[in-house]
Amino acid sequence: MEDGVDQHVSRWSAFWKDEPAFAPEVEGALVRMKHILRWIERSDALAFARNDEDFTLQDFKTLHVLMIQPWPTEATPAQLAEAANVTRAAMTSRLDRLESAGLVTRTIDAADRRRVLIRPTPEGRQMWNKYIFAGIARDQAALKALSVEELGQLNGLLRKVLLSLGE
Amino acid sequence: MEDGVDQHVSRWSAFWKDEPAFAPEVEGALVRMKHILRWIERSDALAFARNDEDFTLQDFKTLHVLMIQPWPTEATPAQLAEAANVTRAAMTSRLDRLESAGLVTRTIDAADRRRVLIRPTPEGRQMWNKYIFAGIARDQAALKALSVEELGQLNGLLRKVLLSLGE
DNA sequence: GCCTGATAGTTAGACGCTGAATTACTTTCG
DNA sequence: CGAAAGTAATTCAGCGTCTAACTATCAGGC
Repeated sequence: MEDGVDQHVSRWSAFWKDEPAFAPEVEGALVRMKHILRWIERSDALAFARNDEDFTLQDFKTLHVLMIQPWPTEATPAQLAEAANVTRAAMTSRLDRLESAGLVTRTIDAADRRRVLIRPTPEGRQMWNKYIFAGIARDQAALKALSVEELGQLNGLLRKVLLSLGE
Repeated sequence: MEDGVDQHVSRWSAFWKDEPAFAPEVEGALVRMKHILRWIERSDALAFARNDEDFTLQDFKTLHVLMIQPWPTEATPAQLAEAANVTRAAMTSRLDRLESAGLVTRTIDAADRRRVLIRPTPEGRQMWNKYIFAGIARDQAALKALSVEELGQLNGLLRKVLLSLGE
């Protein structure tokens, strides 16, 4: 059984049939990953598009990277920026939103007064809980085609790749 | 051998040890895909950061989605927007850049005068050729840890997922 | 043959992100 | 100890993208 990426890749490798540098399997795998993540992104956006409160997908993502920090649940803006893959400048304004919504607090670190510690408020934890399960359900829906064994294989392969990138 | 995602996931599933809805293998796979694609994105950005001409990574991506269209190499702005995962409005301004740089042409479709056909100029094809090989090399570097056989397995699993999403 | 509704592309204004500069604090080392 | 270098967060200007109109064109029904 073929998917849309197969057609794309076979067309592309026909175009470059004399070009040994081209590896169809590499391009195929990467394009497929992009499509899967894009599908989830759209699914997430749809879920947050019609919620009555003023709580966006972006707000959730920011809160989420805070909530999944190692215990105790606190982090500096720089750590959150790295985890969310945005600059510190962007994280500053994201945190402004969450702070004024009463979902997180900013506290100056007594040990190093340059640093700011971000912590979720009870309201923040509650808000995260309200949305996280549906998000997990969407993630599982995306990969529902794979058995537990296949998920294990997939993680094995991806783990190998990540280790080689020396994160 | 463990990667950083293993720690993240095991911490997370300890937190939710009583929550059967949580599937660590699903979250692990998705987070790993995100990390791999993020690594490539950064690698690409770095490669385009220090090129003397006024040709950005974004310009390249736009040109790229045009070049990989089925023959003949032409497309409407809407098709390119879909392929590049941006809105049509964003594609309009991207194409403005490429057109004024002489890399693509806009032609009104005679059969349907609402439509505009985008085609690469010889200069556009040449520009694409100048950067595409290094891009492919970066993609291969990202997945260099996998053998040909493993790449086949990986594509098999991802294909299964994509087909279930009914692209 | 027109009116209605759909579709393609563009335009306008708001918003978020980036990169560079700024402020405040800490560490290093002569 | 005190100057210089380094680090953390924030602010600001510039710019790309998004949503929501708007214009032009096509297709269908009476």
